[in-house]
Amino acid sequence: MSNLYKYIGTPERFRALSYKKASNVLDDLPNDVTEYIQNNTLEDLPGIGESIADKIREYINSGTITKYEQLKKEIPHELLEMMEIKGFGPQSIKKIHTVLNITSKNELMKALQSGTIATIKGFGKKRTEAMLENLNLYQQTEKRMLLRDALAIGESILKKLQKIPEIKNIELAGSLRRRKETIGDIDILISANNRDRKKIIHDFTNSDMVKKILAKGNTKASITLKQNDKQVDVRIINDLEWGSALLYFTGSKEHNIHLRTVAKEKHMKLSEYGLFNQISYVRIAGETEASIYQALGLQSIPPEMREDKGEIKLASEQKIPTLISLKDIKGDLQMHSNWSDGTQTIEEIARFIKNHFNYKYIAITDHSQSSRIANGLTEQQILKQIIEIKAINEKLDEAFIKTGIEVDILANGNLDISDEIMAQLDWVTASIHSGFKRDNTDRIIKACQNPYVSCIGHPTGRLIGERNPYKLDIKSIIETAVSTHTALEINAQPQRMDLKDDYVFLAREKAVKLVISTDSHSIQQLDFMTLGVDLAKRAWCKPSDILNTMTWEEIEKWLKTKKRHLMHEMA
DNA sequence: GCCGTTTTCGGCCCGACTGTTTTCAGTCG
Repeated sequence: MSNLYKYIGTPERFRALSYKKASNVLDDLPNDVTEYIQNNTLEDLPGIGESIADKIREYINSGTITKYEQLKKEIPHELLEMMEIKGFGPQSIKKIHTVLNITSKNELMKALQSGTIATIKGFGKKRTEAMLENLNLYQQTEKRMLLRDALAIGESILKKLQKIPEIKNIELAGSLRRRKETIGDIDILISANNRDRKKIIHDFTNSDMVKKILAKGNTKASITLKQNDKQVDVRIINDLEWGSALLYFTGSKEHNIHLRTVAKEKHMKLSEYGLFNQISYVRIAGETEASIYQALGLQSIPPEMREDKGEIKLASEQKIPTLISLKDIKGDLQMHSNWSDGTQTIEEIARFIKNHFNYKYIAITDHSQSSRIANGLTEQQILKQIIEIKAINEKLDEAFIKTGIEVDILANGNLDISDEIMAQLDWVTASIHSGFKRDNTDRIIKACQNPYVSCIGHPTGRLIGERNPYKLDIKSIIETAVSTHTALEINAQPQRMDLKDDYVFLAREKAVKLVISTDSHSIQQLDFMTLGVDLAKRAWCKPSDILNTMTWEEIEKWLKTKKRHLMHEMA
């Protein structure tokens, strides 16, 4: 409906804005919208007032919205889907529709190619050529990069550009700096003297990584990369603007808009060039991000939190938490050895970690028997592995390695390993590796109720860009995790990132204990921990929200509470 | 259509670029 109103244009542009905002809020809703209807709390949601609430209720009850159906009749809604494409704005589409009476995508494409559209007043040759190019680009570059890949690419580009001597300051910005789970394009901010800008742009656009130069001016340039066709945008500014520019180019868009509203209320004006007095235009702040937040009466907000999900209010109350960081992590509680589908021996893994990480403990969690492809362990093998780990620990002269398993949750919710065996292990992660097509809420709840299950592994089972999460009532899972003292995993494998940030956010609010683990299958993957920590930051997690920031003694205590609690209940 | 530690009416982020204008609308980030 927002798009339909955008099409109508000026008289309805604020209505369009309202619908867009409400749509964003609905998109991020933790619970099913019907719950808010039942509790009569729909109108309490930000951006949803009486009118939109009525329409939501109408849609839930009848499956349609009268107003929407009415609008659709007057407006070529098939064309409005093209508004996602660069150069296809609502007013352009409107003009094409009213002048040429075009109503479908196919007609529009034909008219573009034949040059008919270039005959409309306001549409020259250059513009229609750009539209065609953007259309092709849109069709081939829909896929986004995984955070891990984008970070690697971004950092290698930084390394290259840092060799340009005229660059004073350089940093990755955009969604990459906010550590979103997937990244569309890579934004880089540079500060330099005005006279050096041209040379920097020249060096950047002529470097060997460039496949195509999309735009090239005095302060900005865009290219596509040889290695994956992805876009890289570079902006150059001066030192005085560094903070305001970094703030602006880091986003999110919603966070920026909200900040600018705050500035306006305080009779200031915020742009990428700085924070100014609205009347005198005197510069108030801009050199650092912190100076701007401070001048707005706000606490500094970490990039990972900048999604306009309430962080600005929190900052105004000076309640931004100290987020978890990599150095808080005391151990990694899911990894695989060559006993199942991992690459290295247990001893190799343990020695590598002791040399390269500051961990106090690790858990070896090979697969259980029903994971045949992953060479899962039988109960006999698990007992043998316990003996081997004991021996290695003696060699290392400390109880560094904890015994564990990633036990399969079977189709009926039972576990693949008997309670007697699990009782002998230090740490049990239970995961689903089959039956992805059905609702798996019941299986996970049943697993949580087992006193020996410490944690649910990759709870939603998704593989980003490859496999959707299975159906799950996340709210029930979170409730069960709380009531049964079961931890939920933040699996830091780049294509998993499971639980995702929104769900971690919900779990944290309900005080679920979370475990960040790498699920490493080789020692090279142990570094994924940083991705998991970044995800936890996006969910506003403090160290105390994360179980593996605790000492092993504290974790043991926590595990015992669960056993005592559930045994008592069963008795 | 939504919202309110200046407001229940009158606002709704800010600036750059592009293509096409002859002073600006539309689009983008």
